[in-house]
Amino acid sequence: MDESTSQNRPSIDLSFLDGHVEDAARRLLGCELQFIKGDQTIRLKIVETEAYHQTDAASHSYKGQTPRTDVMFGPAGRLYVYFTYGMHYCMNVVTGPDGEGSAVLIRAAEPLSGWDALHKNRGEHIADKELTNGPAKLCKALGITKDYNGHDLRMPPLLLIPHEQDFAIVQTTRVGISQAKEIPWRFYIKDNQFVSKQ
DNA sequence: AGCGGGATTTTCT
DNA sequence: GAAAATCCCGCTT
Repeated sequence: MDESTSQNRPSIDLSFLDGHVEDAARRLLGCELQFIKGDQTIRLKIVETEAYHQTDAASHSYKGQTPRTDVMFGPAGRLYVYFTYGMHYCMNVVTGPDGEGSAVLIRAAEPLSGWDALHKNRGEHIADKELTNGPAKLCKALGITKDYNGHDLRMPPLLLIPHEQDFAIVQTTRVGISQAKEIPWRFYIKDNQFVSKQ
């Protein structure tokens, strides 16, 4: 069977997510998120990530598998969406082998197309640089809610496209946590204007 | 530019 | 009952 005719199975290779979560967090930088919304496609470049693992006290998966963290323990390449602070959604890419509780929080992205839809979801008065420079801002801009928890990122309407990396990466500590503050599992593209906190 | 507080609900102790 | 992988507004330098 020729590869060009095998259209009934996913064509995106996300096997780079199968290894350690720290590695996956690095390699997700520069990758593209595509959200196909009707006639308009939102395209974003991932510029800031954070790794979370079941051996890490800051991770939702640290206390074991629960209804909330179920997706984190599943196969890599799915979306883990959680609700926090009574009003915000945040999105993660699940990593590692099936059975391991690990995921990468997408903290910020750079819009490439679909500015109209992003402004409509976030508010017309929001400056371009503020549209997607934070995990909850990003979800609101895309319209991601709990409904997308468990979504396979190789399938429409939300796709994760691997990409070459031609930039410098900064590694530092994570934002907004009270446990395991010293673990340097936050990564971002150096000098990128859409990173939430330099 | 930087700080402090409030919003608001899920999840676990 | 408290904390939470956050954001926004208003106030002070």
